[in-house]
Amino acid sequence: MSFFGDLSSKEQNGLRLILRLAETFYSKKPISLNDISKEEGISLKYLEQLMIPVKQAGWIKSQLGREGGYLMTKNPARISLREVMNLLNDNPSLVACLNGNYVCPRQKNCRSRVLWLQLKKTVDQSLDKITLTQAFKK
Amino acid sequence: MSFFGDLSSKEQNGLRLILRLAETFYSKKPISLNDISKEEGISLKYLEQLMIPVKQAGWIKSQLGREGGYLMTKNPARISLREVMNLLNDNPSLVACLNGNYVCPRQKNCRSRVLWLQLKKTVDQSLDKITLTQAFKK
DNA sequence: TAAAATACTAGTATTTAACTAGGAATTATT
DNA sequence: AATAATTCCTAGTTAAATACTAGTATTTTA
Repeated sequence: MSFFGDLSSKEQNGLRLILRLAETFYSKKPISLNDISKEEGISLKYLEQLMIPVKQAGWIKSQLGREGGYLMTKNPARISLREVMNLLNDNPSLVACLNGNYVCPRQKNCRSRVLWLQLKKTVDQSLDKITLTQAFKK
Repeated sequence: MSFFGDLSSKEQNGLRLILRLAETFYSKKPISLNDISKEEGISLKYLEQLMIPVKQAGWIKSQLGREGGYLMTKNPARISLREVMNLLNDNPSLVACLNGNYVCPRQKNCRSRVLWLQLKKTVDQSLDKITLTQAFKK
């Protein structure tokens, strides 16, 4: 995983899935993964995998059994692209030295780190401004 | 490669290499990969690989033979982090549908694409603002 | 002529991502 | 009560990309 290449399939399909779930917040009609699978052309088994972190985020309510499915309970206007990406990538730190746990020996005077810090800051700010609702405006 | 995970080794070491080369713009003293290898703890052979795109970018002049090395000829103040990342990742398009060559069947009414477009725009703007000189300010 | 460098072309090994498989538990419909 | 449609859980497998190494030729200075 890296920062400026192409998006991974997980990120692309993950957002697709989450956007489809976001519709249920407005419609109040739950949707099953089977239906999403048909609509979006992604295999059911793979969708199940993608759902794991989404469920953990607590943004949705699930209904077991026949006629079951998922319903988004969090307002998409309050879900930013930053949250989505962090979720799908399991809270990455960009580079290890920006994470509290690890201290790099060259950290005191590291030119790269100066740039990574600025990068993370500005990109995070950009991402915070983009929310899921913006996908629903015509 | 993806957009919001951790940076790849190529991106991290590539920037490290480029920043070391940037020093030669100010000092006017060429540096060999062997020296960078020792300074930064990256194998010579790997540095040679990382150099390939950097050479292609035309930012440096190379001096063959003994006492040879590389000298950056482009002002680091005019090299943005966007250019560096695009270089190291071979001009990625973020998602295929943002590239002119490919047309996705769902493109007409694709909610994901709306967000990717906004994302690319704002992130690119952020990156353009960060230049290599910023790593040299105390 | 020897040493120190870049240049070029391959190859391998490791890791990560992408995806599949099977079955258990739950619940509405018939 | 039986069936079908669903989520849930734990693995396993395949494919692709990344990370890195190897060998050798060429150039140039001391």
